Amino acid sequence: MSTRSVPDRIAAGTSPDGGRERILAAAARLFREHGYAAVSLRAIAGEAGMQGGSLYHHFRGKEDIVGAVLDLGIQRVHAAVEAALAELPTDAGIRESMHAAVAAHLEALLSHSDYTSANVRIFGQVPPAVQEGNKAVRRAYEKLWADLLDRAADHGTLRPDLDLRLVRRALIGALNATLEWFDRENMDPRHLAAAYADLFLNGIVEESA
Amino acid sequence: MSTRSVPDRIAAGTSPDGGRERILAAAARLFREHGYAAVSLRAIAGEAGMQGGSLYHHFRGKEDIVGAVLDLGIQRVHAAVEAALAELPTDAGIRESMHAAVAAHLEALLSHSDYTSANVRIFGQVPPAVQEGNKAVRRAYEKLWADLLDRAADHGTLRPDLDLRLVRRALIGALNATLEWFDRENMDPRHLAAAYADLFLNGIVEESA
DNA sequence: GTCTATATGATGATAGAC
DNA sequence: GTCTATCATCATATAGAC
Repeated sequence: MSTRSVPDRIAAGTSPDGGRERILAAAARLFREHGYAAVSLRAIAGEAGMQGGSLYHHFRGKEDIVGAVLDLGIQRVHAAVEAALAELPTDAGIRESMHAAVAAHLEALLSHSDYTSANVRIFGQVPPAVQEGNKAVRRAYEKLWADLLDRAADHGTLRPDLDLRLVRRALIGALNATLEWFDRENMDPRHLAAAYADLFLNGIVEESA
Repeated sequence: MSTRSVPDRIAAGTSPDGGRERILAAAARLFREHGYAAVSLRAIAGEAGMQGGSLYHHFRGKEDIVGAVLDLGIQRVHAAVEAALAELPTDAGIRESMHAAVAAHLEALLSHSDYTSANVRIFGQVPPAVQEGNKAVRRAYEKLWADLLDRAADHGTLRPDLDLRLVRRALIGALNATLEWFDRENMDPRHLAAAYADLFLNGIVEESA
C-alpha cells in the first residue's frame, strides 16, 4: 500500500496513471501544433519529462498514443454537454436546451483545446485504423445532438422544412471552428455561446417575412 | 514558336507551367490526406510523374510548394464569390446576396477540395513563415464577407444586436466544415447552399417571438 | 527540364541494464 | 518505470550529367 497521497504520487511521477496522463497532454499539445507525422516520439517524451524509450512502457506505440488523444478530445466535450442537459428541467424548450448545449460544448472545447483541436486538425491525417477507432466515439456524440434536435422537432418548435442532419453539421462545424481564432483574453466563452445559440435559433435577418 | 496547341503541350507535360501545376495538384492532394510533415518531396514528385530532384527546378523547396497550395486554396474561393456577387443586380438584398455568396463559396470550396481542404487542415501546422505569407490572402477574403455583412447592416435588413465578426466566423466555419463530410454522390452543392443560406438567414425556430 | 547519386541527420521501434 | 544504445529506414537538399 502506498504511503503517499494521490497528489504527492502524481507530483513525484509515480502515480499509476501520472505518466500516462503527462504523455497524453504533451502529445495533444504537439499534435495540435505540428500535425501527426511531424511529432516524434522523442519530442513527446521530452515534453513529458522522459526519454523516448520510456513511452513504450505506457503505450504500444505512436498510433496507440494518438488514438487516446483523439478519443479524449471527443469524450470530454460529450460528457460536458450531457451533464449540462441533465441539469435542465425536463420541460426545457429548444431555446434553453440549445443555449445550454452550445455553452457546454464551447466551454469544454476551449478548456481542453489541445485535445479537441488535435482531434479536429489531425483526424483526417492519422492511419485508417486509428480513424476507425475514433469514429465510434464521434458517432456517440453526434447522436446526442441528433436526439436533441429530434425532440425539438417533435414538439413543433422548429421550422418544419429543416434538414436536421445539415443543421447539426453546420452547428458543430461553426462551434469547432472557434478553436482556430478564439482567445480567452479577448472574449468570455459564455458571451460567445450566447451569440452562437442566438444566431442559429433566430438567424440574422430582421424580419422573417 | 511551338507547333502544338496549349492542351497538347499540357498533355505532353511540356507547357511552361504544366510541370508547376502538376506538382501543385499532387502536393495539395497529398497534404490534404496526410498532413504537411508526412508528405515527402519524393511522394509529391512521384504523383507529378517526376523524380525528387526535379522539383527544385520549379520551386525553391517544400515551404515554397506548400505556400503556393495554401494561397490557391483561398484565392480560388475568393475569385468565385467575387464573381458571383458582381453578377447580382446592384439593388440585391441580403437574402439574394447571402445565397449567391454561400453558393459560390461552397461550389468553389468543394470543386477545388484538395487545395481548400489542405488549407483548412494544415494551415496551423506549417512553419510560421508560410503561415504569415498566407495570412494576407486570408484577410483579403475575410474583408469581402465583412463588407457584404456591413452593407446589409447599413441597409437595416439585419437584426441590430448582431456581432458581425462572430456571424462571419460562424458562417465561414460552418461552410468550410462541409469539406469533412460532403459527398457529391449524395447531394447537390446547390441544395446544400440553399439550406445553409436559409439556416443563417432565418434560424431554426418556428416563430421569432 | 529531368535525371541519378549523395551528404547529413532524424525517425519508430526494440533490447536490455538498473 | 526509466534509461542508453542501436537498427533499418526515411527525410530535405544539393551537385552535376545529359
